[in-house]
Amino acid sequence: MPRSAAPGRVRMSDVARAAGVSLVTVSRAINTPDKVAAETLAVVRAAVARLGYVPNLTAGSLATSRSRIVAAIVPTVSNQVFSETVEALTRTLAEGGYQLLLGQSAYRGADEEALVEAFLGRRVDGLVLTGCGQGAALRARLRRAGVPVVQTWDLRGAAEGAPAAVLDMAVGFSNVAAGRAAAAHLVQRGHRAFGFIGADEERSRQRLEGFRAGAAAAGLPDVPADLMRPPVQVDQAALQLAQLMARRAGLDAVLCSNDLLAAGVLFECHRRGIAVPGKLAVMGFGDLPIARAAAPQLSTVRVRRTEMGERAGQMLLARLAGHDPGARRVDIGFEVVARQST
Amino acid sequence: MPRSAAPGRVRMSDVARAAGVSLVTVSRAINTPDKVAAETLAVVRAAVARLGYVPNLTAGSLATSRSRIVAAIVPTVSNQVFSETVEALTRTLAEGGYQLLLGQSAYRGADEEALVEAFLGRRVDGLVLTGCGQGAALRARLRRAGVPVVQTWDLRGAAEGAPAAVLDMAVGFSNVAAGRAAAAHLVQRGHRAFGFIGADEERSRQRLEGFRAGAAAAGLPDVPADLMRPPVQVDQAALQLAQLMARRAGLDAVLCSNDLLAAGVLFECHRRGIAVPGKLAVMGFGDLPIARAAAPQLSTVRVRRTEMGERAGQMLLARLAGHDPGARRVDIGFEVVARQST
DNA sequence: GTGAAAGCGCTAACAC
DNA sequence: GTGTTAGCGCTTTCAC
Repeated sequence: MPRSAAPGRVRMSDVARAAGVSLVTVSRAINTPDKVAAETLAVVRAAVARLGYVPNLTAGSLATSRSRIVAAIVPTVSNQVFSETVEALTRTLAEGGYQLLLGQSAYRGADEEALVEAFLGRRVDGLVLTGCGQGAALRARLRRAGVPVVQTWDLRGAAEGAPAAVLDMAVGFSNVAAGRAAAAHLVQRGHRAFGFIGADEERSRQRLEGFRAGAAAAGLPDVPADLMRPPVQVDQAALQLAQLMARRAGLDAVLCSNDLLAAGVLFECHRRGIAVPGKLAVMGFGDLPIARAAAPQLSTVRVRRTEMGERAGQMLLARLAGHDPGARRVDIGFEVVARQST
Repeated sequence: MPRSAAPGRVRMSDVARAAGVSLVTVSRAINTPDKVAAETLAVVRAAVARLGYVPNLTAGSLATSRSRIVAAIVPTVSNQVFSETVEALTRTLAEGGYQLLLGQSAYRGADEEALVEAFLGRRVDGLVLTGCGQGAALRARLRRAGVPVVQTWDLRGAAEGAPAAVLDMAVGFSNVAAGRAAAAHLVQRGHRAFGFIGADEERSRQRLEGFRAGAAAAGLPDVPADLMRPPVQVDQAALQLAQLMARRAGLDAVLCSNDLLAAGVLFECHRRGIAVPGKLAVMGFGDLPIARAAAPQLSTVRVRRTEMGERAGQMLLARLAGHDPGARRVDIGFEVVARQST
């Protein structure tokens, strides 16, 4: 004999008894009210209100095998870059009646796999992944689970040349192309001696790769960079700048892999009396609000973080509703924003 | 006859059959391995691995009426101030085997109530609330549900004078006292004409209240402030500063209700050639990494956001494990950090 | 140490 | 429109 129910918890059968109808009728009154007579509906609703009944969604999930929960895994939500995407995703899903289970990988593949496993155990209806999906085992696992998956913030692996690599759906942009565009912008503004400040993390590395390619294309081969171990904090910017200047005499432009870091570099320049952009150009990445608030205003690469979260949510909602989500691979692009700091 | 199980989904009974044991034994092998013979355990584990079995936690939750899910509601996760608390909370809960369901109230009480209702329907094992819990209906609802609740970021309602107001547990600090301390710091540094920049939101208002009280105590009665409608972005700082300076001739100190805003003010001062702190003192709130990266380094009020998330998580975990969570009301305090900007 | 039986609270089929 | 029946996949007594 199982343990007794939680004290005071009212069940659907209690409502049924109170309303003088059967349990199914209550279920229908709640889920498909138009299939219930208006009068019955009123009686049931009154009983629900009177007893303070709250449907047990866990039981519903078990019966329907749909949890109405989507899980998202990001490296860390304390990085504004991801938190805005999560914000938009959570909001979009909530509007569609879904809730978000949050997981943080701390940039570690193993943590991510463990989280995926735990989320699959919860029978989440969908998954949003940022910063992984590269491990073959994980990919196979996800495919086997048959759960809709959206990858964000990265289109690598979803490149035209490698269609097999797109797990299921993806919304993002090419970090490599963005890095290259940043280099082109700096070249066009007349800078010649580049440096890069960023974290030692996949997307940052890709930006550096593109940045170097862009520099090389302009005949500027060496671009020093000391990637920092994530998570990176703004206050590491000063040190990084110093190292870069030591390594590269005549450094005249720095690309930071996010705007906050760039703001830190800007402050450091004020402190050391380095004219920006006169003596050193500083370019950010992301176009966070701080970019236009900075002095001088930061040139940067705009990434539509919020749109990324919304699109990811919409693709998932469409798929879960049985609709066609449209394209499975959405390149939301990026945009070089030329302001004062370059 | 109900629908067939999801294709390919392997159930516990499948594992049992494959291992040649009963279903209960598999359950025990997974949940209480020490109650199973070593040999049996090995056989079961092999079967689990071979079939790629993942326990269905939804079914487990229904049977045990414990979901191992905790829900958190914050105004928005895209505010770094909250995202760090959420980061720590998620991490702490994950270490204890719990997962976090995230909700965003967008600073709206109605949204918050709706979320609470939805989360209670999911039979979450605990709730972490930030920025509400003030509505009587909501409080009654939560009390009736009998779910452990931790309020964060605010100890109001948990004040010594009003013990009834502390819903269940709380970890935070007094925003009023913090505002007063900021005023005291500015007074002590010799500033006399204060202004305040912040959002029109409960905690910000409390800081302003304390700030004004502190100013008044020093004989500085008027402290202009134009609270902005949340969510507030850094790039609104410049405009706010201009308005403040227009309203208050001789303004010589500004308290911003977060560091990012203060960084925006700092940049604006650079832009307009206002010497900081010579001409204008700028004080932040929070002690985000940007505070020490800024030039001049920002004086601020340090709030241990990460610790707040960890403590909230620990209190919940302790309670859920049936242990004594210790104090139900934890004041983690704050600390005025005097740096260069004041 | 292992198994059989009885639910957890709900929804999906199928009658009536 | 409404009710009856049979599960969803697991955990928990209680025997053996």
